[in-house]
Amino acid sequence: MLEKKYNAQEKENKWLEYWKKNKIYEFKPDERKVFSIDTPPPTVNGKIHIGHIFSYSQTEMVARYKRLRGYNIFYPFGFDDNGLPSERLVEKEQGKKAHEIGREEFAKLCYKTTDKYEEEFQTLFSKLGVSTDWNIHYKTVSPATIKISQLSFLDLVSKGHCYHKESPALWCNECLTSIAQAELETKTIKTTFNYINFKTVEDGEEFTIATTRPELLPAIVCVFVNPDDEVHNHLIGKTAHIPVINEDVPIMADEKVAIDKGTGVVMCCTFGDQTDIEWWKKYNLPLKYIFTNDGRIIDEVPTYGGMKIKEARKQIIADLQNGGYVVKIEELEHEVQTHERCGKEVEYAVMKQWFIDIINHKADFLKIGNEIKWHPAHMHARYDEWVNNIAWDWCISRQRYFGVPFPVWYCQKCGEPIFAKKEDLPVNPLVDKPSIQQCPKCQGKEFIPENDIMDTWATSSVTPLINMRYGEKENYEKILKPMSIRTNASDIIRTWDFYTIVKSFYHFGQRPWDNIMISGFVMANKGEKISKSKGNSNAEPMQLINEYSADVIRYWAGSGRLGTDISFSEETLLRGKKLINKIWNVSKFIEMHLADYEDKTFNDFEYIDKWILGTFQEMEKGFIKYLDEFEVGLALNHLEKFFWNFCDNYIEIVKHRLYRPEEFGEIPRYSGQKTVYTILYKLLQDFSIFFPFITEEIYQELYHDEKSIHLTEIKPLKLDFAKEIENGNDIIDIISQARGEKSNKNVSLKTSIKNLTLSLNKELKEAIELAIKDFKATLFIENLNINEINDGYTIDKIELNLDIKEK
RNA sequence: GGGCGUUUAGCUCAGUUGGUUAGAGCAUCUGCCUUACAAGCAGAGGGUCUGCGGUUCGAGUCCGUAAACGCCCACCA
Repeated sequence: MLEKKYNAQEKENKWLEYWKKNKIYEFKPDERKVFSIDTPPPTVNGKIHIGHIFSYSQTEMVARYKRLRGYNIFYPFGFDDNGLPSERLVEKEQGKKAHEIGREEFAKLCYKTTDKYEEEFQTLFSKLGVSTDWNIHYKTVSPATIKISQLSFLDLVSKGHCYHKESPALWCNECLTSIAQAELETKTIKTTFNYINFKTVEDGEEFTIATTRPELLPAIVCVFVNPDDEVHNHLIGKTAHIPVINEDVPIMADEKVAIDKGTGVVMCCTFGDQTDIEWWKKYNLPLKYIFTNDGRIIDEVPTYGGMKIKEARKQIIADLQNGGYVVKIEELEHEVQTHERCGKEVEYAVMKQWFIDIINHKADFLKIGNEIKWHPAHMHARYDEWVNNIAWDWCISRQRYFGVPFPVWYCQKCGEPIFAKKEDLPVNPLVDKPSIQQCPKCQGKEFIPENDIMDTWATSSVTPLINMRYGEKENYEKILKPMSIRTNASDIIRTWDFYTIVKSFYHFGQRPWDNIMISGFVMANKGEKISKSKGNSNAEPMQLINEYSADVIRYWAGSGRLGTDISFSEETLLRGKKLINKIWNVSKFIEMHLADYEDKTFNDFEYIDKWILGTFQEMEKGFIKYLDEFEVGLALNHLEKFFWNFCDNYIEIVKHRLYRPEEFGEIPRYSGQKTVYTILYKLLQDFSIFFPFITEEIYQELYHDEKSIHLTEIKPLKLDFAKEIENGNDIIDIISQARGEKSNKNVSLKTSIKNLTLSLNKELKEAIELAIKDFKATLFIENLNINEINDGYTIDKIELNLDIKEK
């Protein structure tokens, strides 16, 4: 028997245990088709916020839907614990920088810290009812993952897509590492635009250059003006004298200079920004790099050597002012590129880095993008836009400690890279030795290990390979190439999605997944993204689960359309709470009337029963259509609408028949029983996608034909009740109007109707006559008169029996 | 500056391929303790579907255009 009140906290824990014990979500290859999900391994860097709950729940619902459609679900869970995010977390918790702690000790702390958070993550996601198979979970720093990541690297090297080169790379002098274009975040900052007077060496003519970065004056290698700039083009070919620094550089022409920006005269440094780098390459300019890796001016620069970048900026401005070279200083707000992990402005550094060639294969990546079905479709445009605008090859080396090491040593004598053998992986070049004794190029016998580690994304981008156990004898390559679906939020299309496509293309020449499902964001306030750094979310997932139950949280998470931002709403939670309560109550009611029920073949359904069965069938069609597009929110909305109709209209009609067989007959009662039995079963299945706990509780109590409702299969009805649906809806409308009359008279719905006169078209008249007992009982009708008309229907007369009102 | 999205009731959102009087929840108001449910039930009020123009017998829905808001990118000399 279902209890009077549903105790969510108690039941949810009970079913969690049960699912775990009975391995309900275990993945085992069998004859069924596999539906595989490439879920984002969350970055283990602190707390899970409501945004995680939102997007992971949506993926989870897709898994449950496909399971109910008979697929064998491959649904692993990963933790992204390697790389910079983990390092920063540890640095924050320890209050010390990595280099102060020491490489080995620091790595230990990273493992310890990420383990701790992973446990918390796992507990929370479990409590939420995530139907993942925890046996196939992975971590991005485990030996198995490191091996695959290194294997991927070696494969790309052997195919010529990965190269080691001294080249300018984006550099973060807070994190002391190079970074990739995708890790940039634009930020608006306040700075000054400084107008500085220069002179030509030849004739002492003054001209002005406006710059936001006067500290780069010692790095100037030349000055550019646009050849079409009538005011300045006579300067071309002359020599500019740099004030304060006292050096001379050539004045050159380039069309890229914007005549109307600043003064129209530009100083070119190596490296101030991307244009500088372009010019450096185009005109083969000398290299004059003046920053140290930790953000100071190099000692070789007179006066300013050793100063921090910002200090030097101040000092140079002061010196320029003293010399009378400053024309004016404007306050300026502009956008700068910052490192998304720390928020500090990025610089450029020149050193040997490992790059993956992406510039030369844009067309291939676009082609793969076209082969994948995007949900919602418009997210595809974001991907294409990103690919089209890529300006740099993907720099995958990071000058950090905690991550996947490169399986590489260098010959001390000639610098030739020596790669590890595939069968020796995973290797740590700092500890392990290369398998060869001497350099194949110069016969040198001493080797230097690669100190750098790989970018986090270099590993995250191989999650499909991790899932398929790439390189292992026993693997899932056959069933996971490609995987069925990738799911993530829109912010990492340019990183995770793109890089995964890059890797998949280079390794296998094919798409990594058939589908990609992009979720939106949870907004804290209107137009404000929830983020850990802002701390603007007061919705604590664990607290919410305890207060409302996982099913209710899932109701909120499952609302809304794919790719659309939603805001956290207490109101939606309340609505979910009411819905779940209703499911419980109607199940109790149905259980009550099924005490003597035996399921057997039966075709003699009452008219109203045909109506609701047909209506359900139609609803489920739409429900399935939405879910096949992965629109879980719209599917739920659709289902919910039917469910309230079922409760408020159908149950109100059928209850009389169920309660009083002596009045209605045993067969009509059985018809009602069979109908509620059938529909509740199907409703529970459909709802189980969203509410795995309460549906399991009711299913186990009432049906129990499988070990779990989550192992049942949705089998759509195949009835032909189109007429009954149409006329049934009209009957409901008439009932509703009659109830309205009672409401308007401020009387109870139990008030009987002394006389009701209806005018109905022929078809509807016949329908009501077939459902006459139900119809009369529902409205408490004493006398009913029906006239036949050609079209439509009207209530001609309704006379309430008000005598029994008082009591 | 480029790409994409959003704009529907006081609030939060649905509205399949263009087709009767545009829907739901919350809020407001009026009633009803009806043998599952008062965490409920039955009703009522509330909308020039962001503006303008077009296609069509017919537009919330299609096309063009403008605005506001949001996301991503670029510019950053």
